[in-house]
Amino acid sequence: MGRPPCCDKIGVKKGPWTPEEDIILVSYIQQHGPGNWRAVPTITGLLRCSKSCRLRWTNYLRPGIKRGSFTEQEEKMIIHLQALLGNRWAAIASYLPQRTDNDIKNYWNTHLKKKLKKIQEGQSRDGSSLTNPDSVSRGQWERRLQTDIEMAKQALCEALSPDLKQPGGHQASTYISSTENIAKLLQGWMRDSPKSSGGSSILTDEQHSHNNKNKPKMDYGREEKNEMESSEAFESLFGFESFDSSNSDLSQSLSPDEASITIFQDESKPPHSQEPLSLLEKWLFDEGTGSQGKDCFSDIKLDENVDLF
DNA sequence: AATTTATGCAACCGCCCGATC
DNA sequence: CGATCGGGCGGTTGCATAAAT
Repeated sequence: MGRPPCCDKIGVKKGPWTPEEDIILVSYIQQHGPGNWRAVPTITGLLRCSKSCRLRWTNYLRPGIKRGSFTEQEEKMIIHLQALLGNRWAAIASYLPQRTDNDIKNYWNTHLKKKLKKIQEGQSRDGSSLTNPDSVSRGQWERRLQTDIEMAKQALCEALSPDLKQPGGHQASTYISSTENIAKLLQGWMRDSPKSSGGSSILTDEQHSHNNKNKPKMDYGREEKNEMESSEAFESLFGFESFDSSNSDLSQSLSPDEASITIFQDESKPPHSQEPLSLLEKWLFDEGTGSQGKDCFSDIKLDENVDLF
C-alpha cells in the first residue's frame, strides 16, 4: 500500500507565520536539515501542513535569499529568461539562486509585465514591425543563445563566488542566512514598532523597508506579547557570532539541489519564443552583455554548449 | 482627514511527476 | 502493477500598505 496521508487538514493553521513558528522551523532544520517535510509538523509540534513548512523555508527562511528590490541586471535577466523559458519560474530562479521562484513570479506579475507592455506598446506605436519568431534568422538565434549562455554563466559565477563583487559593489551584504533573516526581521519589527523611535542601524535600507512593509502582514504585529521572548529566544538559539560560521558552513554545505544552477538542462530547452523581442533584445543586449566584462566562465564556448540542448 | 483605488507580496490551492509500498 | 504519497511547481487569492481623489 501507499504511504499514510500527508496531513489531515484538521487543526492545521493557516495564514502568516509568526516569529515563534519561524524559530521553531529554523531550529528544526538546523538540527535535521531541510527535507522530510512530512515529519516537520509532528516533530516540531507546528500546527502547519508540511507543504506550508516547506514553502516557508524555501521562500523565506532558506539561507542565501536576497530580499528587497531587484537590480536592473536581475530584471533584465528575468525578462530574458522568461522570453526564453516561459513562465517556468523555478527554472528561471535557478539562474538567480538568491531569488526564490515566488519572488521572481511576483516581480514579473507586478512589475515586469507592465514594463514589457509599455515597451511593446511603444514599439507598435513606432510602427516597427513585430518580429515573427519564425523568421528569426539562425544568426540572430545563435546570438541570442550566446547571450543566454553568457548570462547563465555569470549567474553561476556569482552564485559560486559569494565574495565576488558586482559592479555596484554592495551585493554581498544582501546575502544573509536564514537565521539572520529572522533575527533582523525580528529586530526590525521590534524597532519599528510604534513604541520605538530609534533607527535600526543594523538593517540595510532594503531590509528596513521590507520590514516596514511586512511587519503587519507577517502577523508579527499581533504577537506583541511575545516580542521579547521571541527575540531573546532567537538570539539564544542563533547568536550573531554563530551566524558567520554557520552561515558560511550552511551555504557551503548546501545540497546540490539548494545551490543548484541548472544551466541548460533538459527542462531549459529554449521553447519557440512567442514574443517579439526586437526592442527588448536591444535593451538587453546593450546593457546585459556589454558591461559584464570578463567572467569566470569565459572559456566556455557556445559550440560546447549547443550540445546540451 | 476620510475614503477609494492600486499595488505588492506572502501564502494557499491544485495539479503533476517520480518514488514508495 | 496499481494505489498512494511527498515534493515541486505555477497560478491565484487575500490582505496590508501606499497612493490618489
